[in-house]
Formats: sequence, structure tokens, C-alpha cells
Amino acid sequence: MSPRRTDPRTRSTLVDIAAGLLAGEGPQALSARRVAAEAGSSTMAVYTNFGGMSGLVREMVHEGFARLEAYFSQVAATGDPVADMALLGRAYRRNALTNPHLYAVMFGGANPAGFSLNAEDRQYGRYTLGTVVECATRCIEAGRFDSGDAELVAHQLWTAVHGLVTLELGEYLIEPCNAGVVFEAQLIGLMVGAGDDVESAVRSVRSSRTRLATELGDPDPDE
Amino acid sequence: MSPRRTDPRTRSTLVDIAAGLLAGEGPQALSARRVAAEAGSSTMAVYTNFGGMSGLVREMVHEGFARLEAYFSQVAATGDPVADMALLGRAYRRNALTNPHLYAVMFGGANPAGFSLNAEDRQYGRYTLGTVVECATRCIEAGRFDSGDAELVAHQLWTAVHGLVTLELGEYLIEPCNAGVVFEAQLIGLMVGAGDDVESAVRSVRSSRTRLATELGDPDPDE
DNA sequence: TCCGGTGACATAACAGCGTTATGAAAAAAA
DNA sequence: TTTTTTTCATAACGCTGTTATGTCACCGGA
Repeated sequence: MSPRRTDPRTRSTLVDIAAGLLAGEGPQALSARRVAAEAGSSTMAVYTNFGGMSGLVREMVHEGFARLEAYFSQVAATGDPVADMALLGRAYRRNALTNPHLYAVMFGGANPAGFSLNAEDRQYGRYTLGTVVECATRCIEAGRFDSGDAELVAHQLWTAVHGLVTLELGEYLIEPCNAGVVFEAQLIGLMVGAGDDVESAVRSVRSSRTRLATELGDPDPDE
Repeated sequence: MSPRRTDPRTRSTLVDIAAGLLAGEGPQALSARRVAAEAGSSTMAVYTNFGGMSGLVREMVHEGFARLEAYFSQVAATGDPVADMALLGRAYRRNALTNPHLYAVMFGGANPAGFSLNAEDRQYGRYTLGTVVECATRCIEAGRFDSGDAELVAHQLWTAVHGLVTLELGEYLIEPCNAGVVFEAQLIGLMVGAGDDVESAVRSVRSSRTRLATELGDPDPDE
């Protein structure tokens, strides 16, 4: 109504509205006009603040990585690094299931408005994986994994959990094939393949269940 | 030029053009106007033949599953079902790397024109997994995997390879972390986790390399 | 206090998208 | 041959991201 809106926080307002739109109605609801209308301004606000829709989406992708890192930081480093790793996997999955549309934009290439990640964005994502690399290092030092490249182990685990989460979000996993079962089996398999012996891997993964409620704040171990 | 184009094969022509556009220029090149112009007709051809862009994209998704199944059928069933399984994984990955944009549409949710998979499409995808389930059954019968649900094992392996391929296509995997290494390690881990002992799993996966050239027609085992 | 400059935003437009109503003409059925 | 059905061209509607232009609010200096 007033010809001049004296709101210095237009930028974060737009991000919040866009995030709400993405989470609530999915990627196709993310349009410059919709965001602007919801904010009570014109589409130009998107361009002065973010240089276009791509910039706004990029901002949300970074926010998505921040949320993932926040989940990671909730996992404590205990004397059982393998159990820690299992919990990091749970945290990864929980973050994806909590923010499915955001996760799809981050990794699935769900294209809102011709957005596509650039090299810097991907580096941003790999940086977030630092927590996992550090945990893999502890696993190796503890003799639970074969001595080797911790970064490679982290990428292995990443691909595993990412694959599970992606198909789960895409509703490809069949009903009787419980995602939780697949998750634990996959994790155990990878740990055993990385050098751990079967019994201790199973024990560590199972023991991480008890930490779900306290560290990830999830009363339901979803399985 | 002629007021009536006497081409009874308009339908398959449109599919071919669309497939070429998707493979050559990516999802954003898939537009009704573009396809129609390339075919020398109007956008209405897309609607009479496919009911809209979604129908055309859906047709290509089905084509994608057919190609995947064609790759699968190139893998012979030998006396070493674990090696067969490793080769099926290679075939899956090769299909994805050969048709990256199509794969992204099939699983990544790369949204050309507001297309989204429905329940039938997903069932179509799971059906393609039948070859893997059958191979898992043979692994179990041969005592190489713990006796259990073959479909669950197949889904495990699917999530594993899918995760790897997705991050590989998204260029998330770092350079020194060779995708081939991750692939074999992940496969070995899953097989060991599924009941196989480490040595024979490693041996079977490694032995499948020699079958790459003959069965998948790939002279380069890409590590 | 005024005054010019700078930045943020509104307005309106352009090109492109999927989609649809209408109509003409070819093919098929009678 | 006549009628019906199907296929497609034309044009439009509403939507998208984006941009050129203009207008105001703010801010530093005189």
C-alpha cells in the first residue's frame, strides 16, 4: 500500500518465504512471482537481492547444507566410532526425510526455474562431509576399519545412505522392504567390507539405536 | 508446407526427437514447442499423441527402463552368481552413464515441464529389478548369500549402486576418490554383509572384470 | 537544511513455457 | 459417395524468468 516498504530485512524474509513454499508445496511452487507476492513486494526484490531465482535457490541449498551439518553436530563422538558412524547415517537420513523437497533440490536436480548447481555449490556439499571423514578417521585409528583413505570410506558411506534416501524419497522402495532394515544391512555391509568383523559391526550399529532418542531427539526409531 | 503431413509415424518420430533433445541438451531443452518445431509440426501433435508433455516424458521414462533391461539381458547367468551380480551392477552403472539425462529424469526427479512419476511408473521401475532379484535368488541358493528375502537383497544392491551413480552423475565424487574403487568396495561390502565371506566376494567381483568387454561390450573396464 | 547520488523497488513489457478452444482438412467408416 | 472420426494448425490464455525504465527512500556532504 505504502509506496515505500521500509523493511531492511527483505533478504532474509524472501529466503524464509521461499523455504516455506518449497517445504510446504514442493519445487513447482517456487516462483519469483509467488515468493514476491507472499512477501508483499514485486519480483524485482528477488533480482536486487539474489540476482535472480537461481541465486535464491542457491541460498536455500546452502541453508540445506547448514541444516545437515546441524544434524551431524548433534551426534557425539564416543568410544565406539562405528556406532557414531551409524548414528551419522541416521542423522543424514533424518535430515533428508525432514526436508525432502530441499534435499531433492540439493542432490536430485529437482530443477526449480532452471537452477543447476555449480562447482562451488558441490564443494560446499563435500565440505559438509567433513564430519563423516573425521569419524572415519577415528574408525581407522581404532582399528575398526582397514587403514586407508578416510575420505574414500566417507564417500562410500555417503553413496550408500544417499542411494537409500533417494529411492526412499522417490517412493521406489517397496512396502515390505522396510527402509530401516535396508539401512542397517547396508551400513553393516559397508563396515564389514571396510575391515570390521561382522559381529562387532552388527553390535555397533544396533547399539546406536539407543542413542537415537537422546542425540537425534527422535522418540521413534522408525522401524 | 503441404497442409496435411501424411506421416503415420508421427508418434515415434516425436519420441525420437525428444529423446535426442534430452540426451543432447538436457532436460531444459525438452519443451513441446521445441520438439514440435524439430518435427516440423505444431505443439498439438504432442497432445493428440501423448496427451501433453507429461505423456511424452513418461514414454521416454519407459524407454529408459527398457534400455536398462536391455543392458541387464547382456549379462549371462554363470556358475558364479556373485560375479553375475557384480556385472549387473556394472551394467546398471553403464546404462546410467550412457544415458545420464534420461537417468536423471527416471530417478532424480529432474522435472521437465512439471512431470512427476506416478505409482504405475514406479512399479514399472521395480519390475525391471526382476533380473536382479532372480540373480539374488541364485546367490542365496548357491549358499553365497544368507538365506533370506531375495527382493530385499536386490533392493539393498539397488540403493547402493543408485547412490553411487547419482552422486557420480551429479559430479559430487571427488577426483582422487575413483568411482570404480567406490563401486567395487561397496559391492564387496554388501556381499560380505549379506553372508558371503570376504575372500570369495572379492574374488567374484574382481573376476567379473574380465567379462566386461565380452558381455557389456566395454573395452575399457574404467578401473 | 538542502541537495545530489545511490540503491531498492514498482511497473510494464518481452520471450518462452504448458495448455486449450476452435477450425480445417485428411483419413476412415458407412 | 457421404458421414464420421481423427489429426493437426492457428491463436490465445495464464504462467514462468527476466529486463528496461522510472520512481521513490535513504544517505553523505555542503
